[in-house]
Formats: sequence, structure tokens, C-alpha cells
Amino acid sequence: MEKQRVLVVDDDREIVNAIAINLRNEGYEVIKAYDGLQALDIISTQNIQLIILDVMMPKLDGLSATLKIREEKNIPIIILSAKSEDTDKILGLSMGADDYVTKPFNTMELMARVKSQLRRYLRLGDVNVTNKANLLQSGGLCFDLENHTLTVDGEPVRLTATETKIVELLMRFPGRIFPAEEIYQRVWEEPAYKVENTVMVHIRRIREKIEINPKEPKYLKVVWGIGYKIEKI
Amino acid sequence: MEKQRVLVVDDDREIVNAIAINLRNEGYEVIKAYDGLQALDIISTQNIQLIILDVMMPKLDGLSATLKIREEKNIPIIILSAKSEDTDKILGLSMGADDYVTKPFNTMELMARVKSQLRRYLRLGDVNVTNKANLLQSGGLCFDLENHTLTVDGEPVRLTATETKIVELLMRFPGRIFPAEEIYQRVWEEPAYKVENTVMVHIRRIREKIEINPKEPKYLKVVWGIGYKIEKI
DNA sequence: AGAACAATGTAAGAATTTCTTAAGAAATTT
DNA sequence: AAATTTCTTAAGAAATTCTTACATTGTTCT
Repeated sequence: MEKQRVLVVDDDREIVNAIAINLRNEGYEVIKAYDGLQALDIISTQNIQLIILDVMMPKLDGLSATLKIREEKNIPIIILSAKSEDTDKILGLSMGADDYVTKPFNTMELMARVKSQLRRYLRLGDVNVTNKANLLQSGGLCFDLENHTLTVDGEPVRLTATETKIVELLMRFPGRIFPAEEIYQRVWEEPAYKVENTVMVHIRRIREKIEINPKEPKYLKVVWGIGYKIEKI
Repeated sequence: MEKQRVLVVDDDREIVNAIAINLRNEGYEVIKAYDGLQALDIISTQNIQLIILDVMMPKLDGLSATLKIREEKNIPIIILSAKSEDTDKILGLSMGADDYVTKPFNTMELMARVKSQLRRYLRLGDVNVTNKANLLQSGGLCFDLENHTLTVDGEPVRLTATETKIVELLMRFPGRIFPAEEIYQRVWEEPAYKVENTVMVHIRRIREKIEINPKEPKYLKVVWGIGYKIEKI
């Protein structure tokens, strides 16, 4: 099995690094983020099993982030905060967090709580259930974020893994134009080097699956000299 | 839906009563116990959704009780203790508890933690309620959650323990794609390396039992690069 | 306890699907 | 019309899944 991935989010880089070192010692894979928006981006693109989240952060605070995360995925969240007032604890937990640790904290305790949450998360039967269907829709296209499946006018379309990632990326921001290079970077997660053509071939294959007439695409359009986009409808 | 049942265990009757009153205010049903042995007895005979457990108790202390409970049932445990030393927290959590609250505690915080644990624990239950006969059905497949048995077009199929767990997992969410890795985590409940093949072989054996033509599966399908699913019908 | 049987895990090669590359064709812009 | 960008196609490479056989473990019955 792959290592468990833990996302650590705090604007204080020293704290992030300290936690990361301990988590890695415990055998976890650690991904770092320094504000809430970064965190959300990582969560939606990567496979994360647990999140440690600071409350006080620039751009998007921890509690709001908790809400947004819960909309999308049902993974354990441990809130981290300097505030030790009870009201904050209650607020954090009722917003969907699974645990709450106040700074300064004992690192070993945090590790124990991480282990505890993951143990529960991995048990059979405690299956991910998102409360409501989470769908990205645009025109006849409908992408299910939970199952990573696409339907066109209600008809399910079989996409390959790579195709799915590309469609998901474009569907997240209908109307936004993604240069081929950016698509490559975000889908393959490695720097692009002479790969525009690869993206292009995949675009072509996606079109063959979702467009009535791939030569005159209705959904997946090119913007000359810039990139590709899903038509916003 | 029925009320949730919470078991409160502490040798200090005042504390038990105080917690009970608050829990009842929140709409829970409360069962009381005053030592660990009583608690174990209640757990094995009654349907309990969550336990609040004191560490210092006569006959059988909270931490030992936690271990025993875990052997038997997989319900959330919140440890309650006067000791606030970090070492105790770690011990409690690593023994299988899901949360740890130190006395004196804020009642509202305790309520919030109860709610938080139940929310996670019950996500699954909500799904069960919709399938009220306790049958999971999809096409010709029908899985009985009570007896853990599967029928194909009415014909009972003999599955082994592992096969049953896999089928149950997939049948709970027809159409949802489970990566082999996730199947392993949820069914075996342990981390492991290089186990995709193990899952795969089990999938193959299940197919031999439920599919007319295992080479062209009708029910248990693979989604390339992602995982396996039961066809949603 | 030992034998017979069932269940599970592991490994290796085969089969299948998907990805990448490259090169020429087509379309668009200047 | 020339230059640039995108499209199309096909073939080989790569990755993933399938299949089979066998070793190991566990269970049941005598």
C-alpha cells in the first residue's frame, strides 16, 4: 500500500516543518500548504487521508476551509489553534472537524490523535459518504466529483484516468482557458517539456467521446494561441 | 430515525447524571454504568452508538475497558479523565479511543465532541435507513446486510469471508469506483505494501462465482487506472 | 493428532488497455 | 501566401489488469 498522506496547513512555516518531521518519522507522507486556498487546491487534486489545519490563516481561515473541505471530501480534519477558549473548540467541531488541538501542543499527543483518526477512517463500513451529490455542471456536461465520472446529456461516458483528470480540471472552471502547458503540469504533476502534443492528443480523444461532431466541438473548445476550455453554459 | 444511545460510565454518579442530563437535552438516549464490568455487560447486550468512559474506575479501569470494547464492537469511545498529563492522552488514544477529554471539562465541548464522533460514525447508517429492508440491490445482485449473504438472480452464492467483505463494500455504493488500494485498506484494515494483486485475485474469484462469463463481467467491472465497481442498475 | 478440505496469499507471464511520440494534414492568423 | 498553431493518425512503448498455478495457512472431521 502507499503511504498515508497527511496535509499540514499553517501560515507559520516553522510549525508546518516541525509537524512534518514528526509525521514523516511516524511513516506518513506529508504535503505542506501555507494558506487555506492552497490547501483546497491540493485537496481537490491529490489523494489525502487526513488534514491538520490551523485556524488563523491568511486568505481563507481554517474554519471556513473546514466547511469547504467537508462539501467535497469526507476525510478527517484536525483543527490546530492558538485559541484555547471552549467556544472555539465547539465551533471547530460543529463545523465538521473531527478533532481540535490547541497550541502549544505536545507533539506526541498530536501524533496519537492523527493515528486515532486514521484508524477510524480506515475501518470497513465507515465509508465515505458525501451528504449530497457533488456535481460540476455546464450545459449537457455533468462531472461527478465523488465518482469521477462524466455524463453527457445524462449518458455516462467512459473516460480513461488521464482523460478524467483533464476533464475534471477544465470542468472546475468552466470558461477559463487553460494553456496546454498548464494542463500538463496540473494533470501529470511534473514540469512540461515538449509535451503540448500529448495534451492535444488527449483533448482529441476526449472530444471523440463527448462531442457529437469532434471536428466542430460544442463543449471542449480551443482558443487559438492560448489554450483549451470547457464552454460555460 | 431512532434516538441515538449513549453509554456513560463513571464511578462518580454526580458526573454521570450531569452528563446524562445534557445528553438528553440534546436528544440522545442515555444509559448509565458505574464501573467497567457493568459497561462491558451493557455493551454486549444492548445497541449502543457511543461510549463516554472514565479512566479511573473500580473493577475495570477505562483504558482496559477500551481495549475490550474494541475487541467486540467498533463504536466511538470518548475517554474522560482527571489526569491531564499528555502521556495519558496518548495512551488513551493509542488504545483505541476516539477522543479524550480532561476533567474539569466544559459540558458544551463534550456535547460537541459527542456530536462530532457520532456524525462520523453514523454517516454509514444514514444510507442504511434508505434501504430499509437491509438489502442492497443492483441488477440481479442482492446483498443481505443482516446475514451477509449474496444472491444472484435469486440464487444464493457461497462467498468466503474476505469475498463477502469486498462485495459488501462495493454493493454499499453501486457505481462508485473503489481503487484496489482502498479496497485493501477497508477490508483488511491494515496498511500493506504491494497488495494490488491480492485484491485482484479476490476480484477474479468473486467474478467466477457471480458472473455468467467472468471474462466479460456484467456486474463487477474494472475502471482502468482507477479501480473496481459494481455496476449501478 | 492427523488427514482432508477450504480459504488465502504470492508470483510470473499473458492479455489488454492506455499513453506517448512523431510526422504530415488541416485550419487559422498575419 | 507564409507562418503559426492545431488536428489527425498510427504504431510502438508503457502501464494495468487478468489468469493460472502453487505455496501457505486455517478449519473440520475422523
